[in-house]
Amino acid sequence: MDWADELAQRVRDAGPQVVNDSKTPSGTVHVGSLRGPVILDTIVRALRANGVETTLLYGVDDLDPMDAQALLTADAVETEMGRPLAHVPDQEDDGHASYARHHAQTFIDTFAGLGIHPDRYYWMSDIYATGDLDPFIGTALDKAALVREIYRRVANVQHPDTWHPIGVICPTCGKVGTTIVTDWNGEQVYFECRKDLVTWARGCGASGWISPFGGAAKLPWNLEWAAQWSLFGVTIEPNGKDLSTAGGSRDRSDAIAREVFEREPPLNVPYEFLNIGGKKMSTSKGRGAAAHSIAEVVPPEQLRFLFMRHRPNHAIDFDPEGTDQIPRLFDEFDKFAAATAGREVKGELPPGYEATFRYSLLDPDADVAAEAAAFRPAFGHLAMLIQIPGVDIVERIEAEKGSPLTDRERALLDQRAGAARAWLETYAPESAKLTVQHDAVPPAAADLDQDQRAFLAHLAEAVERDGPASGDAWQASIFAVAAEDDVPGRRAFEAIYRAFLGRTNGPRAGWLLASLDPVFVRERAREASGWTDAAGPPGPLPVGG
RNA sequence: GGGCCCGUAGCUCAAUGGCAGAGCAGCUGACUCUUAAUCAGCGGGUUGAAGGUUCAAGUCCUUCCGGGCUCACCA
Repeated sequence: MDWADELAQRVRDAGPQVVNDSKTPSGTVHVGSLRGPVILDTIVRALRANGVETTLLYGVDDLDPMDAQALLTADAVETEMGRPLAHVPDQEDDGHASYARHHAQTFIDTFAGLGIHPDRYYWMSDIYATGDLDPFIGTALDKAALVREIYRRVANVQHPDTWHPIGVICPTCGKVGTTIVTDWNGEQVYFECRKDLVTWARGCGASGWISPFGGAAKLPWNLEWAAQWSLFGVTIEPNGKDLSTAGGSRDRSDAIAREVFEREPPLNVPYEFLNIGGKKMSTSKGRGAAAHSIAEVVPPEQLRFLFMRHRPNHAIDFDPEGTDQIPRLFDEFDKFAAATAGREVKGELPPGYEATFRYSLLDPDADVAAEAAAFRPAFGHLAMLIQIPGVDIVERIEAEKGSPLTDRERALLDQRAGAARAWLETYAPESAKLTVQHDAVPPAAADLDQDQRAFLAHLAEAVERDGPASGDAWQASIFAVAAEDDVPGRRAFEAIYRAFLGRTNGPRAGWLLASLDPVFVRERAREASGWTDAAGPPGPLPVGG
């Protein structure tokens, strides 16, 4: 994870930095779209860690037109489509002043949950209203011909010769997506609210001269962006590759910044996206469910870790469905933590692992050493433990740690156990799930060797004789019978797993058996052994299911 | 069509231009109490292909092949 620190080194002597990003509050936030904010936050933390005075700004583009019909109630479509999001009523009755406020709150909360805390959120509806953007609006209109030329040259977009770079909010119907400005006299613009300018919204037909200042009109996106850079003195602004492509939005805004507003644009940090199983994350293509529920299975620190451990321009392919990628993600995280705490770890560590761990932490001011040293149970192990009935997880984990858990460790355990439960319900492969085969002897029991069958038969006897009740007692019985039969412990346990779970390995067997009905255990052990009576030779093994 | 990313062990990925590596999986072995743990060991490669630069190329340049994303209306 040298990338953020390298970036910080590069701008170290360039004075205070202003890092900016913005988002249109138009709908829900999916996991893939969180890479940008995490990168943004990581850059800010790296800058500050390198002694660079840094401000993080986050813009809410709430004057953008409403264009998502699906998120409106049926009777609101006609009146609301094309109006600024800030003017659209909240479609849910939960106390927000507008549609924009509602959805902005969603992503502000999401960011906070990821430990991302901008110094300031600014709302474009407020910024326009103050008149701060008026000088930029004036300049853009004065240089309309140049703006048209830039669009043509940089992006091959051909606007009519009368086109002016401003979107009036129609004084009659309140829509901004339906208006076009065709003239400018230095004080007012001539606008038309056209019925058919765009297919997704219908204008009212109004037209006339109007002042574009003080919040009455909005700059088109590329100009608004460049104006923000000048207004706030932005020096760094990362973009997803959808904007960073050649001739794309960023190129246009860069050119407008230089040529229209005459300021060098901020440093760009283009970043790739998060793909799910090699494919784009998309609700419409059936991958949305996967994308959405990832956040429930991957806690914030692991999600930050997932996004930042690769360079921003490296596409991340995450394929949690039926794989062990989520357990691995936890394992990697734990390895970075262990190494940061100075413990020996297996395998290699990438350069900058300590910074990766530090920047993954939710709290930017966390005690890194304490966090690194905190005891974290292995995810896979935990996923198994929570499937065994009657196991006191905290007790078990404390036994493994060798001392009581701290409050923090207890919280980490609870979070991780919750994630493990969610994982088992959603993505976990069958091989991670433990199911006691109550109905019939599993097919895997057919491969039991004679010594294992004898062991099971003798275990059944021991059950009848001793009636072990606790996990410890069961464990003792297992070892006692195995020793008596001269069966290696490993083979004895395998026999139990095959007979009860239909697999060759499993959780601590004593605890597993203790959670089951003793009669069932006895009968199943005897059945799987193939011994028709305790002393007799093995017969054919009735394998079912 | 333009742009970006990727292609290295079965899988996921590392390697300031300097002896191709790790994790996981696999295999072998150890273990009378964490048995999906722990420990020891083993195998595994024409680094997508072809050229070029270099004392030296997985790495830099050129051209291909393959996969993926993205843009070309708006934001």
